This record gives sequence, structure tokens and C-alpha cells, in this order.
Amino acid sequence: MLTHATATTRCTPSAAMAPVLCRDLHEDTSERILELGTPHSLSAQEALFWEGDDAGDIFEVVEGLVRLLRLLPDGRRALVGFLFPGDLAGLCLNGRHVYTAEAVTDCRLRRYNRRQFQALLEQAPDLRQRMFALLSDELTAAQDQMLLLARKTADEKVASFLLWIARKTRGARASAIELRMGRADIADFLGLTVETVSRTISRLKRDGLICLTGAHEVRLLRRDALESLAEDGHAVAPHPVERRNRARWPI
Amino acid sequence: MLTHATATTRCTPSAAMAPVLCRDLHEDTSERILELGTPHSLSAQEALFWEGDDAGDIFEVVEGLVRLLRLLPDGRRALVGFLFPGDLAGLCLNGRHVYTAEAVTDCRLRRYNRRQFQALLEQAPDLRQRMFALLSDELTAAQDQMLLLARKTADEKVASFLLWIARKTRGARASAIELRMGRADIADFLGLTVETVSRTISRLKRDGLICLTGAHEVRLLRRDALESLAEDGHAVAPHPVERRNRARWPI
DNA sequence: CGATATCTTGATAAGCATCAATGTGAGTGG
DNA sequence: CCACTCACATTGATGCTTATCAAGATATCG
Repeated sequence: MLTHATATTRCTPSAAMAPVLCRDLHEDTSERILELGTPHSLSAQEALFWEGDDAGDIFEVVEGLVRLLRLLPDGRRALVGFLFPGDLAGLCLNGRHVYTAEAVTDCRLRRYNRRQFQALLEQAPDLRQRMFALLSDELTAAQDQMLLLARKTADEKVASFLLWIARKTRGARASAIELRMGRADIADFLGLTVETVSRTISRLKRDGLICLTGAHEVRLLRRDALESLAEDGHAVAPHPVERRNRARWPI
Repeated sequence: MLTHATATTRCTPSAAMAPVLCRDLHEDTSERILELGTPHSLSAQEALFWEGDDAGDIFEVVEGLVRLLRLLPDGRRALVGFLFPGDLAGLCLNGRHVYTAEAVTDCRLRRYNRRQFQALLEQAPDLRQRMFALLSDELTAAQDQMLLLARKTADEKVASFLLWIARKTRGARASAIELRMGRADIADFLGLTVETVSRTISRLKRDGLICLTGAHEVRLLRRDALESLAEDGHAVAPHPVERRNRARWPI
């Protein structure tokens, strides 16, 4: 992944250790990013920042897993995202963090000063494009999640989640995944309760779609069945024809 | 940050007729946006583009209401957003539209050529900042919606929706709103069925929180009660203290 | 003013939440 | 090294919220 070395890639040899953020950027841009970033670490369950805080620095996850969450006043919780290595936290531009970021596992991060980062953004068109693309991808992911939360059943939610984790952490074709988050995080991410997540996983196991080796290691035995449950068109062909038919006014 | 009408605002008097997109931008930037845009109109229920289409032009809603929706293969539908005047559609940067855009009512739009728009984006730092802020706001809205879909009850969803519409279309303190979309759109936006939306509105009416003058005109009689139902902290004080207490590891 | 879509209301059922125990694994200290 | 403990995961029994199916009321448009 880190090593899609194409002709256009101009990272230095030492870039193997560089933040993923630099990947495929011009050499001078990535050098300046390197200068800007400082290491930061976070132990499991620790918070990086809280919803409502003044937006401070920007963080890149280097290793570990971070959860982004929002709360209702009475304590109900929703995870609005997970950050894997290479993802950024704290990009908000309106002055205040809109979600809380907490470490799920012990994490290594890189910290960037917001002002410096934004200055660099003004000067580096390639970084700018990268950031636009990143925000755009996040928005797409958010919409996927809205569709899931609004319209999928518990089975479909869990199947989608397992496939999503596989895609994010291993390749698209991986069949063994590690769930670094607990059932409560999965539940709050999918809009379910812990019990329903557990029951659903058990059912998928009973039906032979997956098997568990420990509560946090899942083997995807029947991808086809999981994908037809998830049925969000991510793994399947990108819905081709009969598009004109989808118009709503019925005739 | 960039939206407070300060001394730096340099819109021409004629800017009153200019697309909202130009608001508060430098004179030359807004002039160039004006040159770029061409009028476009759409009648109710017509589609602007479909999910999966190659991304073509970018549209700004001038008047009317547009819905953004995603579908599951079996036809289940989720609205991932509404576009009000001033909002943009089709900003995706990955080459393909990720949602379908349809006119709810008759609409007037402005159409921008994507290539030209992106070129202008490279040249106009103020427009660039505006676009970053816009994407950032959309992401925040998406997260609000995820919290709503994942964790709110039907009552809370509908109350949140009514207040949101009031905020978007009138001022924050307005007490009469017009619902230009049908119950089906509201249902698909809130992850409910038409029947549940209807019943919930009826209940709010019976309880004296709102009253209806026609199915599409709502009067908010008891904002306080609606807000405490919605309880997302949008209308209330921006959750101040006791933030350190929200840390999870229980000691 | 009639035809048709949309909205409302009612009866019933399903899916998921809730409450309550039991099982399991990781970390701790004897 | 093993028992102990605590958090976490699983399973079970039950009930509530919301979906579904089915009429009926109202609005909208030609």
C-alpha cells in the first residue's frame, strides 16, 4: 500500500518512514510536511480532543486505531468514524472540533501545527488537491454510513462492517480480519446495541459465513454471501445499466 | 472566519443578484464566477444527475429544493441531503457522482463547467477557502445526521427535522415553516416510514407542540419542547463545562 | 368537479432494545 | 503457576418501538 511506486512518485528513499500523508506528493512538499510534523503518542482509551474544544493541531494516525464520536446530552453515543493509519483527525475549519477523538488502541501519531499546515496548504497545490480529495472521500463515506444507518437491517449492517474493515485494514480480497475495537464501539458505529451485534455475529457464525478465533479475530468464510447481505455495490459491479429507469415519476 | 461581513467584504452593489456562491468573495473572484455560470432550470421531480454517472458540471441551487439520494439494489432509499438556495451539487472529486440529485420543486440553478471551476479554484484563494469551509460544513452536517439516524427516536428525529428546516429556510427564531418536500422524502431522510412520520407529526400536533395549516405548513408553537426533544445542542448553549469528566476510563 | 396521488389513521407483527444471567479471556497478585 | 477478578462477550426472556398491511380522508390537478 505504502509502496505504489509509480513513475510520478517522487518520494526520497527515506520516504519509507515518511507519514502516509506525503505519499505521492512532490519531494519538496513532503519534505516540508516532514519538517512540520512532530511525533505524538496516545495510550488506549485516551482522548485526543473533545467535541466543542477549540480546534488546535491536526493529527495523522501513524499506527493504532482512533474513534470519532458524538454524544447526545443524555449520553447516547454514536461513532461517526474510525481513523486507521494514514487518516487525519481535527481537520475542522470552523474553529471548533465537532467530534471527540479517542484512542481505541495505543497509538502513534504525527502532530501538525494548524497554522503552519494551512500556510503550507496555500503554497502546495498538490497537497491542496490531496486534501480536497480526502474531504471528498470522507463525505462519500459519511453518505454510505447514512444509507447503512437509515435503511439496512442488523444483519446487513454487520456484514457491511466486516467487509469494510477487511477493505480498510487488509486488501479487498483478505479473508481474515482483526477487530481492534470492542463490541460497544461496533454497536455505536452501526446504530445497534452490543447485544444485537453479538447475536448477529453469532448468527453469521452459525450460518457458516464467518468463523471466530477469539472474539476479535474473524475469518470471512463466504465472502459472496456477506457481500450479498451488505449489497451496497462496493464489492460488486458499479451498478451499470437501467439508470434511466430509476427516475421516480412513474411512467 | 471567512463569513463575517467585515470591512474586507468587497461585493459590488449588483452582487445582490449574484449567485450566493459569490457572497463575501473579492470582486474579481465573484466577477469571474459570474462569467463562468450559466442559468439552468429543472422542473419538479426531474433528475439533475444519477449516482454512478461520470461527474459533469457543478450546479448551484438558486431557487427551489433539490434532494440527494442513494439507493440500495433492492430499491430502499435514503436521502443523504437537501439542497437549498446557495448550496452546491456535484462537487465530487473522484470522477463519479456518488448520489442522485433530483428536483423536489421546480428549480432555478446555475451551472458551472467543472474544468473551468477547478481552474478558477487554483487561482482564487478566497474561493478555495470558501470551498474548504463548505466541504467541512457538509461533513459536520453529515455527522449530525449520523447521530440522528443511529441514536434518536422517531419523535426526536421529527423534532430535529422541523427545527433544522426552520433554521435553514427562515431564521433560527422563525416559528412558521413550509415543508416543500413530501412525507416520503422526510421519511427517507430520517430513516423512518411515511406512516411513522405522519403519526409522529400528528402526535406533536395533538400535544400542542406544533399546528398544521395544510399538510406542508407547520407552525412551531412550543420551540422549547421541540428543542428539548431534538436535544442535539444546536439551539441550546454549546455544551460548556464538565468536559474532562466525559473521559471514558472510569476511575 | 372528478380522478389520482398524498396524507392520515388503524390493526397487527416483526425486529431490535432492554433487562438479566451466564460464559470467557486477559491481567493481577498470592 | 494458578486462582482470582474484572471487564467484556454471549445467550436468554420479554416488551416496546416502529414497520407492515389495509382502509379511509384530504389535497391536488386537469
